Amino acid sequence: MRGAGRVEFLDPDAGLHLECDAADVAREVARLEADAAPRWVWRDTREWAPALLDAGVRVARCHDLRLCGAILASSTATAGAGSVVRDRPHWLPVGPAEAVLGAAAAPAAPVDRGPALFEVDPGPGPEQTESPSAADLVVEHDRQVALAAASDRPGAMRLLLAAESAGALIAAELHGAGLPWRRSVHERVLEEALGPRPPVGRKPARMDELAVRVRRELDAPALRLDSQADLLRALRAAGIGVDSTAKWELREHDHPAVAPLLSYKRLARLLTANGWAWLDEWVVDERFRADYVAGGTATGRWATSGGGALQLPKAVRAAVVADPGWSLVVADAAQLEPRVLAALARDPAMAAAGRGRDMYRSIVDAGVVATRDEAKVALLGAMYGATTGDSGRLVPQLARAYPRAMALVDRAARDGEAGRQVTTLLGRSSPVPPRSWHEAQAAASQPDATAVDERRARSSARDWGRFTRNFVVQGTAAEWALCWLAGVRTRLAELGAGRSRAAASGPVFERSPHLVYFLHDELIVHTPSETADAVADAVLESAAEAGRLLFGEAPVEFPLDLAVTESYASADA
DNA sequence: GACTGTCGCGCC
DNA sequence: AAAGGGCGCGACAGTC
Repeated sequence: MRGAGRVEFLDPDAGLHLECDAADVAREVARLEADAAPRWVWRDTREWAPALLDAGVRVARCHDLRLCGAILASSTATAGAGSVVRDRPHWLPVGPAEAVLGAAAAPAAPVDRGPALFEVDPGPGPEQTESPSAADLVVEHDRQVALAAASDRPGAMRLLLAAESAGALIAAELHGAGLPWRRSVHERVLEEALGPRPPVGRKPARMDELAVRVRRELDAPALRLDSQADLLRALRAAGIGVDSTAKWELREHDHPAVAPLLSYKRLARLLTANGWAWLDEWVVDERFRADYVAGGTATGRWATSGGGALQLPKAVRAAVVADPGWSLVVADAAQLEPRVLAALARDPAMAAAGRGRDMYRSIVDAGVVATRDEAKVALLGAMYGATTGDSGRLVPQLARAYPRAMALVDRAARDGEAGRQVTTLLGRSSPVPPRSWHEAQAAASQPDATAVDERRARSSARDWGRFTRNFVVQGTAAEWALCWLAGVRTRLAELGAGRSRAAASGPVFERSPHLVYFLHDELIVHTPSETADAVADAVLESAAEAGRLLFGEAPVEFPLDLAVTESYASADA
């Protein structure tokens, strides 16, 4: 697995210590999984899970020291943990979210790079530091367990660490399984929108036709539509008073060039983001294998690197089709974040609205706002910190009806504006603002501060406040989703147990239902069709369980939109 | 030629 | 319709 030599696996709780030759790891892990159901403790799931999966071995449980160490290190919930050592060992790399935000937290941050919200300092990759010994792993695991136990809410923190670790396993498994992707369907979508695949260096026919029309309407025969700067100049020369080439601005103008230009931009986006080149690069053997990055963002949402799995446009989802004899179970949590807010704030009026299937409709029925659209915009505005436009105008109405919910997000915003951390339900904390942020605040409080200094400081304080306002809701929603996902994984393993024993020597994902996609509040299971109903039940049960794990019997429901289908495209509500 | 910053836009 | 949170990515433009 990792070259030659001895490797070590641990389950300190079970007193289990596996030491064997590298070549035997997969077999030994498989044996112990069957016999002892261990919780493996390792530095980084990314070091082990891919090769184990390649060898046909799935691990039921693990503790990922890297991800859990990152949560514990920055959590306000462990701030009062007394004598427990808070320093992580040098062999434990920072998590991906910290790699982005780490420079902000590090006292020795490099020079100020300007007013960016985040500063970048890529941490070491999984293989760049020396491997820890078994004794190192035991010491670090003990430290993390002690820190969790000494935290403000030990049960919540233990749940978060377990969910985060399960997420790391699932991320590896999603990559291993791949999303079923029908190349022929994708190609048909592209040809219908763009025309036949053009030779290298040529634009698709539909884009050429639209470009001709735009140039004619703008009276700019040599215009390159792909250059924002040239395009903006040409638009203004034609009397279209836009400040950018963004489509929401263009839509406001009633000029014959606008319609073909918007069409051109839509096609250009499809071509560059998910065109033939994407298909060639990312779809192999009818599978799209994204690189998921568990714990990849500050709020605990995942990130992906490569392939753009977080932004698969609706137009190409038709290519996600189950294998013959198999089905997709597609599920997403409806209106997850507003429901999380209601439960988190224990706001009785908002929780009442969160009891029905359509929370926005319930808000209208309660007489808070006039239309469902207004309810949606107002609620999103409350969570994101909108101050202007329709959204900003509607927020005060919401605040009168749901004072406790509003107080929760307002408090989070004030904390952020003051430079304080905020923390999710289970204990994940926001990063501290970057050094440049603190410097901007300090500059504004100097006696010789200029109006520009003060404006800049106020603006960056509010920016950070919007981030922390959203953090508690988005981060807690991510915790719900992780618990949901982990529950689904466990239940699928039970469903597939009989099948996979029958196929013990075959590929891991060949015969039993398995997760193939996850996106914030949405998941897809690929399953033999005869098991689809049982999978659907498992997905629903897991959602109910996630609600109970986070909020006990709080009176908020987390309904799913769920479909058993052959194609992702037909699952859209 | 390699790198970085910005824009624009897709997703939640 | 508007432009408030979180992302990734490709294209362009400017810089070295």
